[in-house]
Amino acid sequence: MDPRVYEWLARLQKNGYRLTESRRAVIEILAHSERTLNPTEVYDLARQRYDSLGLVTVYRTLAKLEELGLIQQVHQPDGCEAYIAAVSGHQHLLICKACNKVEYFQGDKLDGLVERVENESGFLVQEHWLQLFGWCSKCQQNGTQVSRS
Amino acid sequence: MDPRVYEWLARLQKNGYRLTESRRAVIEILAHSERTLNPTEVYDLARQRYDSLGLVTVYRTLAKLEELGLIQQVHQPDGCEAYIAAVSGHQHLLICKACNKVEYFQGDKLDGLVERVENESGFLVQEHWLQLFGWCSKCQQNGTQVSRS
DNA sequence: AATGAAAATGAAAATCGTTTTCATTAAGGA
DNA sequence: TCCTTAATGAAAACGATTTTCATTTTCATT
Repeated sequence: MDPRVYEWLARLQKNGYRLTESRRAVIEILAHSERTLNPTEVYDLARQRYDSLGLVTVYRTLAKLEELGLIQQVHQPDGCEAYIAAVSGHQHLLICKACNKVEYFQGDKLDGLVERVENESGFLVQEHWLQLFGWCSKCQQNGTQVSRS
Repeated sequence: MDPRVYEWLARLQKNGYRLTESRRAVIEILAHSERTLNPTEVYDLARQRYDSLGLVTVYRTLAKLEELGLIQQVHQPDGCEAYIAAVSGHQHLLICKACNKVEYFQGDKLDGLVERVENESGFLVQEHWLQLFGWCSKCQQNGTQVSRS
């Protein structure tokens, strides 16, 4: 089993939450997924493993996993309800517009820019978002231009 | 009257849409606003000028203005349903977390970064989002920490 | 100015995603 | 194994957005 699944289950337990079949099913989907998944997609996929899972429980589990910092919400031009496994450290997202595959990257040097904008605007900047959108190598080959269901 | 209001009305007309009191009211609010407004906020403000305006018409007008590129949706950590007047050229957003005031800025040099990420990932990058979040000078003074209603 | 066709409107109803309620089930410490 | 309490799923409620539809308004044509 993906060690990440163990890790997440342990984190749940450590925080006083119980381990249940529903949560296991949701975690196995999210911990493995390379692409963003919205609540309905998680529900459909997780139900293949545990068919009495309810959509309500998916919502509740997503909230807990996000609270624990194990997953994060992903904002995209066509919707902001999808999630992906989080990584540690400040990283940025690269997202495929066809299949919603996500890769993280780091290495922006925005300090100078932020300082300049702060001076020019009088704002105090607290955080920033940097996201790249495009097509992953597989979707470039396929010529796919699929959009989220 | 704000010349921008004229401009937007002209753009509507040029595209075969009719000029109506409802649209005028919505446009006057959005063309003037320095901060992001969600549909309900637009509705409340525009009704002060034209009180028989319906919320449905606000939604329909927002869709048209966005289609014409006159306004753009703004994605924020706490919601993605707000709009702000668009500007021409590729600009980035600086947003106040307290009052939702928006300023545009430009001048990121991401070309090198994008190229590096493309090489490392095999992605073909098409667009990017760069947004800064913080507090505008007024809200810093007030010590306000208001959130969207 | 008057006319008429078509677009636009607002109210009500429908829809969709998400949250709450609640009776039942299941986890896990005793 | 028992018992407390968290967690669950089904149904109902909810809020935001969209659709439907009869009526009103715009505006090109007279």
